[in-house]
Formats: sequence, structure tokens, C-alpha cells
Amino acid sequence: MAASAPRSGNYEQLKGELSRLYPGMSPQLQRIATFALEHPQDMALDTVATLARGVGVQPSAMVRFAQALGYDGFSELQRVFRGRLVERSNTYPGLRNYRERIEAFRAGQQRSGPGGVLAQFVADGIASLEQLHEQVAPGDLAAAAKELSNSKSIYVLGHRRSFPVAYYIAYALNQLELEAHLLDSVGGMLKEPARQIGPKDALIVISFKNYTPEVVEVAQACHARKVPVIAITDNALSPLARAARVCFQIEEKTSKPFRMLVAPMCLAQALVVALGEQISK
Amino acid sequence: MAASAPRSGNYEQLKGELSRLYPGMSPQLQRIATFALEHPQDMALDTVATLARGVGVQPSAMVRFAQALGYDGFSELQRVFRGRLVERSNTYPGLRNYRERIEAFRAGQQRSGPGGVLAQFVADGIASLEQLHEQVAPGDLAAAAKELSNSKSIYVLGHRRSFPVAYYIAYALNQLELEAHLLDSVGGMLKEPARQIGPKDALIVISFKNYTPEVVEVAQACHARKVPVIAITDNALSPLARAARVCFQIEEKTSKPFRMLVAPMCLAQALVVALGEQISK
DNA sequence: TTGACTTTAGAACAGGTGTTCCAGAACAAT
DNA sequence: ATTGTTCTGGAACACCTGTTCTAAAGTCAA
Repeated sequence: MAASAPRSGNYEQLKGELSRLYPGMSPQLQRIATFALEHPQDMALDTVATLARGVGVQPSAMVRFAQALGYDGFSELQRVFRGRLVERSNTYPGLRNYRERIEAFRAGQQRSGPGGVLAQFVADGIASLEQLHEQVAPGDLAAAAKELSNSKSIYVLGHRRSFPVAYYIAYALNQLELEAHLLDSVGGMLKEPARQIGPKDALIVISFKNYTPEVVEVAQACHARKVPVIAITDNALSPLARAARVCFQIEEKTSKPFRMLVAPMCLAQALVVALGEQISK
Repeated sequence: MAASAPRSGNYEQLKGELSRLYPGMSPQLQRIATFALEHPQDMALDTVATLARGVGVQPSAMVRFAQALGYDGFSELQRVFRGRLVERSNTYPGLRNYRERIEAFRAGQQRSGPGGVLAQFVADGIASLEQLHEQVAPGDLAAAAKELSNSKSIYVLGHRRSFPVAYYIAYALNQLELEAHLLDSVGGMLKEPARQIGPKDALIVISFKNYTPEVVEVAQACHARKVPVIAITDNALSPLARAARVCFQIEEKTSKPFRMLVAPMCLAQALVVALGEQISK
């Protein structure tokens, strides 16, 4: 077999090569090819032995298959299938063209100019929002809205960079004519008002690392007192995660040295609206 | 280590267990936990040795980590991460095409459950950011940064829904060790401190319609006194536009009955960073 | 300090990995 | 039929896998 060596780096190319080479392949290799395209996930994760059993061939045949496609061995071929898996897991078809556009845009722009700063923030913000959508389980928003709709008053707590988010939530809830209180610590008073929060109320708490200790303390204290706590934080390992009934985790993959507020703010607005809808029915 | 054996079958459960067990873990295990949540894909595909190198521990530590979570060994834990990967890859969670969602929302306000709320906000947020990028002239950010870098103190003013943006700017400027003052009107005092702002200072003012009268007044007064004013508002007809040296206009195309804060927040962060870069050279 | 205990590093191990190799089967052409 | 070539099965191999085990280091209380 001549089998010119293309060695496609990604799955799409691989499919192309495969369909090109397929007619010239031996029956066995054709069977493997069919299997590979029908079970790309297995190809990504299983071992050669397992796959060979699945196709009904010897492991060596799998290696030959990979080599027929120009790869050194099966492992190298498998890398392509794995690549497909990870790419699919963090890219949505509807948003893909955005990414590409942003990437292209970034590439074209010089990075340091002040015009580039905004472009970068826009790009990061979009990425941030995409990730928000990936990370938040659909039921969480509903669960949070339900908790909140059952509560007498809603308290909102967030300090430092999380304060804008907290403020906005309190503000918007008031616009909905709900009884919402912002726990600012004006005049150094935080814990005193926090102690009035009871099991019939609810607490929305926002904090990212490094988690402001006072905020965490209040959240934990409330949780211990059976107050429903809705948390917005970054991580499952956040101390807030343990102290919350519903916990939104907004991980940040940006390269920036500081946190983007775009995603938390967006979530906050969605939460308020979800609550509004919950109540109006 | 007690470490009751939960042995979560899926990634969500695993995250829960992890956050529960985290506080009781040894420092090394905590590091591994952090790494695992930050690199779930690597956890799914790499070998123990590779991952261990990534975290900076011995392979045995990875195994201990898995066992601490109740699994027999690392392989069993890895299966959970792999499960997540394949699940994500073949169920595109909602949001097939976000444009469709926007259209649907605009046209027939077909509400599609609380999960849909978030998807819509994400979609609107992305649209919002894209528009931000189109609307802001490249030079404006530079111009604003330059004005600000020449000023003695920076005052920031924004009320109601614009307050989060104002607060954030003041907060971030303080982090840059600049002299920034937030003009909140705690205790009903707004105009008094505002009167101290002089031509060598600068004012950043944020307001969308309907423009809070007090805010507009302060901005106009400052402008009349030759204070450099940087405005963030919604369109060219805004009263702030006339009272500003640099004016960012963030029009909103959304059909939502209220304003999205995603774009202004993003602009605010970009502005701060642009200023930071301006100063450091 | 001492002593009990936990945490960590690293070597050792058994089993499984991907790969190679070669003899024989299948096939096509003469 | 026979030859030349391709294809397939299966054993053999070197290596790397995940795991276990032990001893050293670290931690904390008294």
C-alpha cells in the first residue's frame, strides 16, 4: 500500500483522508474505518485491545490502520479523536463563529495599543459569557428562584469587587418591589444586621477568591441557622460552596490577572428576572 | 482519614463531594483538588504520571487523592472525568443558535423556562459586547486614559443602576493606587463634595436614561468649571454627552425592558486597564 | 524536648500497554 | 498449478501503566 502519509491533525481532516483512502483499503481496514467513524468516542477513550475486540480484529490490525493513515502508531491516531472530544466539549456550534472571529480579530490587532485593550476585553467578556452558560446547570437558576420566592426578605452580601454585583441585585429586587436589603458594612456594621436574618428569609452572597473572610463568616453563620443561602462564587472548593443551598460557580479561564465582572453581572440579572417570572405566576 | 466513601458517579456529584471534603484534606490533596477542578480535561485524558508532574506531586499522591474520595484507585476517578467529557460532547446543552433565541424572544416572547432565561441573557450579553466593540471609537479609550492620567484625583459618579459601574471603577482605581473617590450620596451629601472637584482633577460619570437629575447636574456643573469629564452613557442625545470631554455611548439594542450592565461593566474594566497602561509608561 | 500521629516522597511491583515481527492464508495474475 | 504479492492472526517484547509499600519528614500536643 502506497498510503501517502497525510497524518491529519484534526478530526475533520481525518475524515477527509479516510474517505479518500477508504476504497483502496483492505476489507479489514475498511471495517476498522467504519467502526472508527461510528464510535469516535470509543476510539478516543478505549485501549487498542478493547477496540480490537469491538471491531473483531487483532490489536495489530488497529495499529496497521493507524499506519495506513500515515501515523506512527495507534496512539498518535487516538490523539486526533481525543482532540475532537475536548474541542466539542467546550465549543458550541452556535457560538463557534464568534470564537473564530474573535481569534482572528485578536491576531490582527496589536495587543498593547489602547484600542486593543477594549478589543481584548470584549473578547474575554464573550468567552466569559460562553463559559457561564456552560457551567451553570439549567436547574440551578430555577432552584434559586424558587428558594427566593418563598422567602420573606432577601439579603444580599458582597464586598470589594463583588460589591457591584450585590448592589445590583438588591437594587433590581427593590425595583420588583421585593423586600431586599443590601448588607453593606457602612460604618463598620455588618454582623449585627446579619444576625437578624432568619430561616424564613434568604441570603444571596457573592464572593470570589480570595474570599473576604467577613463575608464567608456571615454566609456560614446564616447557613448554620438554616437560612437559605444562594451563592455566586468561582469554584466548587470555595468556602461558600459548602455554605449554600444553591451555588453558582463561575470559573474564570482568562489570562488576566484580575477577575472579569461580566459573567457574574449577567448571572445576577438573569437571576433577578428568573425570580420575577417565578413570582408572577 | 475518615473520608466516608461516596464514590460519586458523575461530575456534578463529584464536585459536591470535593467541596465537602476539601476542608479536611491535607495541603497536598487540596492542591490536587484545585488542579482537578481547573483542568478537568487533562484529568480525563492524561496519565497519572503526567498529571502528577502537572500538579507537582508524586503519582502516588494522585492515587491517594482518588482513594480519599472513595474510589478504589485513580482509574475509577478518571472514569468520572471521562464521563463528563463524552456527555458534554454529544449533548449540546440548549442554545443551538443564540441568534435564533434572540429572534424568538423579540418576536414572540415565547418564554422557555428558567433555563432559557440564562441562555437569553448570555446571548444578549454577547450581542451587547459585540455592539460595544463596534460603537466605541478606538481613540476614545486612549483619550480618556490620557485625560485621567493627567489628573490629580479622579472622582466617580453614578447612581441607581449605574452605581455598580461607578463603584467598580473607583474600587479598581484604588487598587492601582490612584487617588479615586466614589461620589456616593451617603447621608444625602452629594453636591458638597462635588464642589471640591477642580480643573486639575477629573470626573467619570455614568448615567443612562432616564438620567438621574442630580447626577446630570453635577456633571454639568463640573464641566462648566473646566473639570475634565469622562462620560459613559447611552447615546449622543444624552445630557451627559454635552457635558463631557470624552463620551462613551453604549446604545442598547436589546428588547429587554431594562438595561443590561454587561457592556458598561466591560468598558469600565477596559478603561481602568487602559489607564493603568498609560500611567506605567 | 519528647512522643504519637499524619503526611509525603520515592522505590518496587505486577499487570497491561502499544507495538513489532513473522509465518501462514488468501488472492490475482500468469 | 504456480508464483508473487498482499493481507491477517497471533505470539513476543519492551515499556509504561496504576498501584502498593516503606521509610523519612513534618506536625502538633503535652
